[in-house]
Amino acid sequence: MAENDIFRALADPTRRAIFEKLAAGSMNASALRRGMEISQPAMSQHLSVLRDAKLVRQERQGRFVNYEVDPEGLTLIVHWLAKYRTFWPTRIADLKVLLKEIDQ
Amino acid sequence: MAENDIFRALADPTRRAIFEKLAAGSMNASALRRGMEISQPAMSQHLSVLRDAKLVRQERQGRFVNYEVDPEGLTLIVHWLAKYRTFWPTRIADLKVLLKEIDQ
DNA sequence: AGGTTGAATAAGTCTATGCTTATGTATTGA
DNA sequence: TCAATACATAAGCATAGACTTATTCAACCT
Repeated sequence: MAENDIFRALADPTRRAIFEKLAAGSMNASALRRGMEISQPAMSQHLSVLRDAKLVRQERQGRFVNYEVDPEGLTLIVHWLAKYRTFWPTRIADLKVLLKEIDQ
Repeated sequence: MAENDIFRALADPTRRAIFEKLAAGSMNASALRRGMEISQPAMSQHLSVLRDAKLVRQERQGRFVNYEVDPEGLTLIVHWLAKYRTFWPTRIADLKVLLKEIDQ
């Protein structure tokens, strides 16, 4: 199930860190490892999980494989969240308010 | 970390099912079990994880403990998601569009 | 072709986690 | 006060998952 893949993927702090790094800018697997104390196979495995969850997507560029955020995964979360919007505090029930809040 | 608790809590399909059930209406632990083929201790443990993640909250009512959705957890996810809104497809970048979409 | 580099896969290990059974704790009511 | 009911906790087990080392695959370069 897609939901399952997504939440399981995000359940790991290392994977969230990888995702966050990619959100700041696409890069290849080696670049992602810099400053992260993680082995090459571990990174590869994490990227595989994120890819299955549609949180990232890849594109081979010669010897390198470039990774970037895949909007599809985020969309799935947005939809999951929207199901429960009746429980959102009124302060953020209108996302425009939230976005303004975040922008500051 | 709060984010960690939330995503780990939601990584389990049984817990998401429990959460969804509570979103449809508050109820006590026994009521939650109905139709769910889950032991009493397992339910209690799941509820404990959801509570730690601030996804549900409880209130003792005599012998029963009533559970309900805690908006705080959802708010945390909304904020997490908002960080990556630049990647949302333009179709749902404005939540008003999304909510209309979901309402139908 | 052969060596080098970037990345994926295989196989094994160790820990986290979701379950179980058993027991403990609260609250109610006879 | 004692039994029954609702729930929580303890302890143990079995599987999932995050790592490791070793190897393979793929693209580049000389």
